[in-house]
Amino acid sequence: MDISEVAKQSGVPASTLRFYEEKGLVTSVGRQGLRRVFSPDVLERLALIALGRAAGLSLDEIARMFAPDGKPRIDRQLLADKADEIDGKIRKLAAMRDGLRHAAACSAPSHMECPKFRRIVGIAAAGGIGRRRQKKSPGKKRSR
Amino acid sequence: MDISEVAKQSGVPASTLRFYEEKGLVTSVGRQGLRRVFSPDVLERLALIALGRAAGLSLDEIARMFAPDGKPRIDRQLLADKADEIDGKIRKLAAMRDGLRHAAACSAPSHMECPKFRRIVGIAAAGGIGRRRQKKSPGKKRSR
DNA sequence: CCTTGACTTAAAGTTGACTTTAAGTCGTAA
DNA sequence: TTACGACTTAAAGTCAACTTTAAGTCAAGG
Repeated sequence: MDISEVAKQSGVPASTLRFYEEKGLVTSVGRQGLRRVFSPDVLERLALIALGRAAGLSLDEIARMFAPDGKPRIDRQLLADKADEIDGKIRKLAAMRDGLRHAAACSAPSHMECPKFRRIVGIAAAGGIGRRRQKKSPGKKRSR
Repeated sequence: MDISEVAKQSGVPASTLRFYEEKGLVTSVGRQGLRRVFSPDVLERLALIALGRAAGLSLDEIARMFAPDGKPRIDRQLLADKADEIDGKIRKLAAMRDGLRHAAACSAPSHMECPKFRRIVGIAAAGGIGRRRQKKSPGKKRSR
C-alpha cells in the first residue's frame, strides 16, 4: 500500500503517517523509488496507537509499548496505572458534568449562592486550582 | 490582597494571574504604585475558572461566561452541550480503561488475537483514527 | 546611598502533536 | 517533451496555556 492508501483506509493523514514514522511509531516495509510502501499491518498498528491516544498516552509512551521488532510489548504496570488514572479522570469528569448540568438548570439568583454548586466548584478547585502540565527538567541556571 | 497573597491562597502562580488578567479572566481592583491589588472575590472567580477548565472549557469559552461587569453570565445551552460532550468523553474513557485493564490482565499470546481486545481497539479507532484538533480559520493564501 | 526583594512589563520560549511550506523527485499521459 | 499529480524532504509554523527572561520600578532596611 502506498501512503495515500493507508491514509484513506485509516483516516490518518499522510503527513501524520510520515510524522509517526519519524517517531518510530510505524514503519514502512520499503520504498518504490522515493515512495514509502506500507504493509497492511500498519492499519492494525494505527488502531493500537489510536487506543493509546484515546486512553491519554503520549506518543512516547505508546512508542515504548512496541518492542524494537515491532511486536507489542505490554507493560502491564503502566497499563494498569493508566487505567487507574483514567478512573480518576472519569470520576472528576462526572462531577464536572453534574456541575455543568446543575449550573444550566438551577435558577438560584447567583450560582454561587447555591450550596450544591459551591460544593462542585470546590471539587474542581481541589488539589490545586491551577496545575496541569509539568516541566521535564528545568536544566541548570546560568549564574547570571 | 497583593498578587502573591492571591497566589498563595489559590495555588495559582502569579504569572498565571497576570496572564489571566491580560485575557480578561480576572481583574484587579486597582494598583498601589505598580502593584496590582486584588479583591478576595478573585478567589471565587479562580475557583469558577478551575471548574471550567476541569470540565474542558477553553479559557476563551470561560471568558465568555462572565458578563462584562464580571458577574457570571450563564449560557445554559453551552453548559448543557458541554455536559453532553463530557458524557461522551466519559463513555469513551470507560471503554479505554476497560481496554487497558484487559490488556494488562489478558494473557493471549498476542493481544490482537483476543476478540475482546480487538473490539476495544475498534472503538478507539472508530470515528476516525486520527483527529483531535480543528483549525480555526485557514486565512487567505498569498498568491505566491 | 545602596542593596535587596517583591513586584512590574513586553516579549520570547516551552510542550506535544501535528500541519504547512518550499523545494525537489518521479512516473505517466498528452 | 513538457506538464501534471502524487509523492519526497527538512524546516518552519500552529495552537493553547502558560512560563521564563530581561530589563525596569519601588519601598524599606542597613
